[in-house]
Amino acid sequence: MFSQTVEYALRAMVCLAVPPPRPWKTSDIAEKTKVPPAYLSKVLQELVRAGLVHSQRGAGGGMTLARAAAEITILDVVNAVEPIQRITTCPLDLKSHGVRLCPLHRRMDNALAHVESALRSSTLAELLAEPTMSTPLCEVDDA
Amino acid sequence: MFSQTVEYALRAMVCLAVPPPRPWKTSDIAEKTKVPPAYLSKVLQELVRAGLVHSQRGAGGGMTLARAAAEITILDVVNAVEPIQRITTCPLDLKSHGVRLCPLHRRMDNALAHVESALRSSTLAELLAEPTMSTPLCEVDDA
DNA sequence: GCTGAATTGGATGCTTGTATCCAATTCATT
DNA sequence: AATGAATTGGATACAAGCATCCAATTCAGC
Repeated sequence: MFSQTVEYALRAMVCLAVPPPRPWKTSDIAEKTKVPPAYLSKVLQELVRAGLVHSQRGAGGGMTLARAAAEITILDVVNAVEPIQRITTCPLDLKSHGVRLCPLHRRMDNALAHVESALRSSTLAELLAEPTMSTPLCEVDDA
Repeated sequence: MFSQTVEYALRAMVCLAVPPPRPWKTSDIAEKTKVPPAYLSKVLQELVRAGLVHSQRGAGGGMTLARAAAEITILDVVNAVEPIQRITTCPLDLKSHGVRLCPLHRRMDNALAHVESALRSSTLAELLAEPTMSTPLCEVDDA
């Protein structure tokens, strides 16, 4: 349902959301999130192009969030790498029912709408702030 | 979000749900649903293997629903060709939090749970019975 | 300005999803 | 039993997702 790339992107964003003294190096994020380093660099490039992440080249450079963690929702991240395609028009090119969806596609789109709203309701900041036994980021107990 | 194959499978199932005098031929379903005939035959094979469709070879043969349309949910069809993978355990292999999901994956799985329940709440029969201006099956006005 | 650190982009390879075609098989009908 | 109708399965092809590697670029700090 959600692609591997989406999973990687989310892990990376959560990782970036915990404020580091310096920008995160791609290799450090890869280690923390257990994402293949070479591939992660491609995913991060997508997030940069989407305007969610800021990158700084050169020594002392790395990756930082482009916006505050409280201003970035899970949906933002998902849409950056694999946009959720709502069904706005009949997938068959039937002119007979113009903008109205048939019962089948109305239900499919309804399911997509639920996903959107569920993913939009949480920001990165909330994920970290949430009180839980499990570690905030999906990581081991020690820093 | 939903693959092309899922879309094709759903169209085919809705088509099969409208009771024909004789079994549906694959080529007829393909025409009705505007699905590439050669590929549709592969999708139908999956639905047969999943136990949702019954196939009969030879003259006068074709495809029929294996169960009543009222006993087949949209979720059944989706799961037959592209099973919805719930997140039951942390995608990272972190032993530190065993069965408990971190806040991120709890939310992702929650979204998946919503999709499941939305797709489970409608049967093929309901799709056809629903009063609507659009034609029941996503098709043109005339039979 | 040099050097090392870090991202960027291109090239490549493997696997899966999408799609097509055809020979083989099965079965109703004659 | 012979014929034609229909599914089945195998082989093939192309695009996209996933993943890796390396040269090129950019920049901080000396």
